Amino acid sequence: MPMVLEGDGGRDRGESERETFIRGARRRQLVECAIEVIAEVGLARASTVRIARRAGVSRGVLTYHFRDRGELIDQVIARVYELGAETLEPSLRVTTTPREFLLAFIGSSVEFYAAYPRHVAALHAVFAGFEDDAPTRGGDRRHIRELDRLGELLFEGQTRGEFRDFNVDVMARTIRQALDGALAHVVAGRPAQPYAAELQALFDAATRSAAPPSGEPHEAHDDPD
Amino acid sequence: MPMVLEGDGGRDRGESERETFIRGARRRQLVECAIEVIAEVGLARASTVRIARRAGVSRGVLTYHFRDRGELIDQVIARVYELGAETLEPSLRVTTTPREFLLAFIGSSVEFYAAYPRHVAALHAVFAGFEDDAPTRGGDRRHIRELDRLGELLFEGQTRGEFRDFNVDVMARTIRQALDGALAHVVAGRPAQPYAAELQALFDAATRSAAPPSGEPHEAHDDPD
Amino acid sequence: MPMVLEGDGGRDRGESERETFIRGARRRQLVECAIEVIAEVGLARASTVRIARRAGVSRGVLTYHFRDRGELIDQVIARVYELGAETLEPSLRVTTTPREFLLAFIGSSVEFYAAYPRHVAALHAVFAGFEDDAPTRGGDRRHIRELDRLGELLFEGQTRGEFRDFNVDVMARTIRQALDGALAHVVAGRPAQPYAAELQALFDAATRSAAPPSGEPHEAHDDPD
Amino acid sequence: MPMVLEGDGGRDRGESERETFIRGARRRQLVECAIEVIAEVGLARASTVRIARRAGVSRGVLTYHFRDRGELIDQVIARVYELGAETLEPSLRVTTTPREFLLAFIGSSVEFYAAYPRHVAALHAVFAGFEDDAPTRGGDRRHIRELDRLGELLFEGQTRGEFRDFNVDVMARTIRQALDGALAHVVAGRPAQPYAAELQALFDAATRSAAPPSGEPHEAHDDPD
DNA sequence: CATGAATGAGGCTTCATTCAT
DNA sequence: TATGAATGAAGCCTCATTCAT
Repeated sequence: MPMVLEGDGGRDRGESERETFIRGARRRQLVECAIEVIAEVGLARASTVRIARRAGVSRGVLTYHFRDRGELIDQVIARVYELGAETLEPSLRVTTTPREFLLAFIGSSVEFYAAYPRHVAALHAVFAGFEDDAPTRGGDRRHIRELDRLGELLFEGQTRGEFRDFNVDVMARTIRQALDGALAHVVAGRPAQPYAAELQALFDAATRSAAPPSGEPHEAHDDPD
Repeated sequence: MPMVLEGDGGRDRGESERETFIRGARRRQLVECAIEVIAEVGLARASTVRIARRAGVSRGVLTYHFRDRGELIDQVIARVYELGAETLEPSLRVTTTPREFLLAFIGSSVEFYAAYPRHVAALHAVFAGFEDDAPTRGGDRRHIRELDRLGELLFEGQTRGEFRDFNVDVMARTIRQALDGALAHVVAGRPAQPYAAELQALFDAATRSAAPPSGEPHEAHDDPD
Repeated sequence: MPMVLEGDGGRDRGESERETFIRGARRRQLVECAIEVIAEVGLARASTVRIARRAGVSRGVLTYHFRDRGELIDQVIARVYELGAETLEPSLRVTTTPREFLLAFIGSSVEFYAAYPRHVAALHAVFAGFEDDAPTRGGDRRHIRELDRLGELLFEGQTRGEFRDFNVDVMARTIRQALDGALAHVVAGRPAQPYAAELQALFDAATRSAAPPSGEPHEAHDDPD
Repeated sequence: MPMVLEGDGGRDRGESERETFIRGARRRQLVECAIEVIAEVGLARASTVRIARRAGVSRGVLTYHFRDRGELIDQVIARVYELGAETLEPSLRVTTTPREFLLAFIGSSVEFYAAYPRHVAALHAVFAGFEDDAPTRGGDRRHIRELDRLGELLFEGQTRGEFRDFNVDVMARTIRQALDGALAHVVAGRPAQPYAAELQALFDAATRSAAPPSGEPHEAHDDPD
C-alpha cells in the first residue's frame, strides 16, 4: 500500500465545489487527526470518539463534516496518496531509464516513509483493516492501478533489455511487499537510508539482465496467473 | 507471518486439564471453524457468535472449551504453525546448502499456502489484526525466532561464499514480505507453482554472489573442509 | 444474622430419610466448601463453578447433590446454625437470670465468631446477599424467630425488675446489630475477647434498672412499631 | 454506612468536563433512578438495563452520562452522603457537649432515614454489596472518616467526664450498627421517632458516667477551664 | 457550523442449568 | 454416582449514527 505513483489530490473535488475555506481547513485538520490516531492504535480502534477527542472537538463534528466514518477514512487515504505523489514525483520525473526509475522509486518511497512515517503507517493500517470492512473501498482500486503502473515500467525495462525475463506481476508485487517491509522498519524508528540502499541493491540484482548462465537454475517462467 | 520454520505442535497441551479425546476433537473442530471464519471476514469481524454459528453450536460452547476468545485465537495460531511445520520440514531437512535451503523454503512455503490457503490467510489476518489487540501475543515470539533462523541461514550462505554481501536482516524481511505477497496471490485462487518459481528465481538472483563458474550456476559446493 | 439461639440441625431430615452415608458425607463436604468460598468472595461471586473447583469436583456434582444452587445455600445456613447452636447452648443452659443470659449470649456469640469466623462470615454474606435473591428464603424465618426469642428473654428480665423499661424489640435488634459489628471485628482478625467484654459492659449498662434519675433525659417509650 | 457526618457535596465536580446544566440535571435524574432500583432489588440486581428502564431511557444513556456502572454507583454514594450532610449538619451544629452531640446524631440520623428511606437503603445495599465488588471504592474512605469522627467525639466525652470509660472503637462501631438496625426498621415502614428515642435512651445509658448528680442527669457542663 | 444527547446494535463474558453417558 | 458437554439468558461495554438545538 505505501507505494504511491500518482495522486489526484483530493478526490470529491467538484462534488461540492463551493467548499467554504473554513470547511476545507476543518476537514483537513480532522483528517490529520484521524491519521495520527489510526497510526497509533490501528484502524479498528480508531473510533470516531477517539479521533474527535484528539481533535479537541465533539463527536458530532465528524459526522457533520464527513457523512460517514467511511468517508473520513477515504479522505485519509486520499491525503496520504496526495502527499506521496508530491514527494515521489520530483525524483521520478528526472529518471531516464526503467532501471533508474526502479531505483529512484524504491529510494524515494523509503524517503517518503521516513518523512511521514505516521501518515504511511496509517495508510498501511487502513489497508490491513479493510478485510474487515466493506470489501470494495475507494483506495483499493487506486492500489490496483499502481501495481499496473509499476508493471508497465518493468515491462518496458524488459523490452529495452535492461531487465531479465522475470514475470512482471510477481516482481511488481514483490517490490510492493518489500516496501511494506521497509515501512515497518522505518516506523520502528530505525534508519531509513541504509534500508533503502539495500533494497535498491536487492532489486537491482533481482532484475538486471546479466547474461544468465546456461543450466537453468530454476524452471518455469510461465505466466503465474 | 506465513513463514513457518518450526512448530511446537500444540502449546499448552496438558496444562492442568488433561485433554480428553473427545474434548480435544471438539477443540480442534472449533479451531478449524475459527480459521475459516477469520480467513473469510478478518480477525476483527470474526466474532465468537459468527464462529459458533459456523460450527453449528451455541456461543457458550466456545467459552466452555476456550476460556477466552484470546485462547481460541492462540490455538488458531498454534494450529497453523503446526501444519506449516509438518509441511515444510520434510523439504527443508533434505537440503544441504544455504542456497538449496532458501529455494526449498520459498518453494515449500508457497506449496503450503496452496495446500492450506484458508489456514494461512487466517494466520495472516490474525497477525495483521494484532496491532489492535494486546501487543504481546503467543505467536509473536515464534515469529521473531523465524526471522532470526532465516537470518542465520543467509549469514551462513554468505560465510560459505554462496551469497553476496547483502544486509541479512533486510533480505530476511524482504523474503518474508515476498511470501506474504505470494499468499495474497494464492488466496486469490491463482496458480501457486509458477509464482513460487518466479520468487525462487528472484531471490536466487538477488542473493547469489558475483558470477559463479559458468555451466554450474552455483551448485552445492559442500564445504569440503 | 450471626445470632444463633436454636438449631434444628439439618432441616430436610425426613425428606429423603434413606440418605446413603456417602451421600451425606459428600453433601457436608460440599457445604463446607461453599462456606469457605462464600466467606472469601461473597455470595454473589460464589458461583457453582468456583465452589466445585474448591471441592475438586466437577460442576455437575453440585446440581447432582443439590437440586439447586438455592438448596446448597440453604444447607450452608442450616450448617452454620447447627454449629452455632452447639457452641452456644452449653453456655446458655447454665444461666439462671435474664441478665446472666444476656451476658452469656453476647460472650458466647463472640466466642462462636472467633471459633468459626469463616462460617459466620459466610452466613453473614448470605443474608446480606438475600435482598438480591428470592425475597423469602429458609433462613429468614429462623432469623425472625431468634429476634422473638431474645425479645422474650429481655421481657422476662423487665418483668423480674432486672432490666429497665426499654422497648424490647429495639433492644433486641440493637443487640443483634452489635453482634454483627463484633463479627466484622473478629473476621478482620482482631482479638475477640476484649470486644465481647466491651459489648457485655455496654449492654449491661444499657439494660440494667438502676434507679433512673428524675428529669427524663429522653421522651417517648411508646411502642415504636 | 447510614451514618453521615460530613459530605463534600458532589465529588469529581468539574473534572475536565464542565457540567452543563442540562447534563447535570440528567445525571441527577439517573442517579435518583439508580437509587430507587438499588433500594428495591439490591445492588447486584440493579443492572444497567433495569435502571435505564426505570428512567425510561435506553441503556446507552447510562454509559453516555457515566463512563461506567461503577461511576454511577459512586454518584449514588455521593448523592446520599450529600443529602445526609444537609440533613444532619443543622442539628449537629447547635450541640455544645459530646452527649448532646451523640443524642442529636442518633436522632437526626434516624430522621434522615425517615426522610429518605430509599436513599439510605440504597446506600446500605451498595456497601453491603461491596464485598463482592472492587474492594476499594470511593465512599469507603469517607466511611472510615466518619467512624473516626464519632470516635473522637466519644473520646472527648470521656475526657470531659461525661462518658464512662468504654472502648471508643467498640462503642462507635456499635452505634453505627444500631443505626443500621434503625434503618431496617424505618425502611420496613414503621415509625421512626419512637425508635430514635429508644436508641437515644439506650446509648445514653450505655455511655453515661457513674451516677450523675440527681435532678440534672448530666447536663452540659462546659469545661469552665 | 457545532454540539450535546440519545439510541440500538453487536461483542465478550459469566453463570446456572440440563442432558447424555 | 459422577462427569463432561452444551445451552441460553443476562450483564456490561464500545461504538457509529441520528436528532434537535
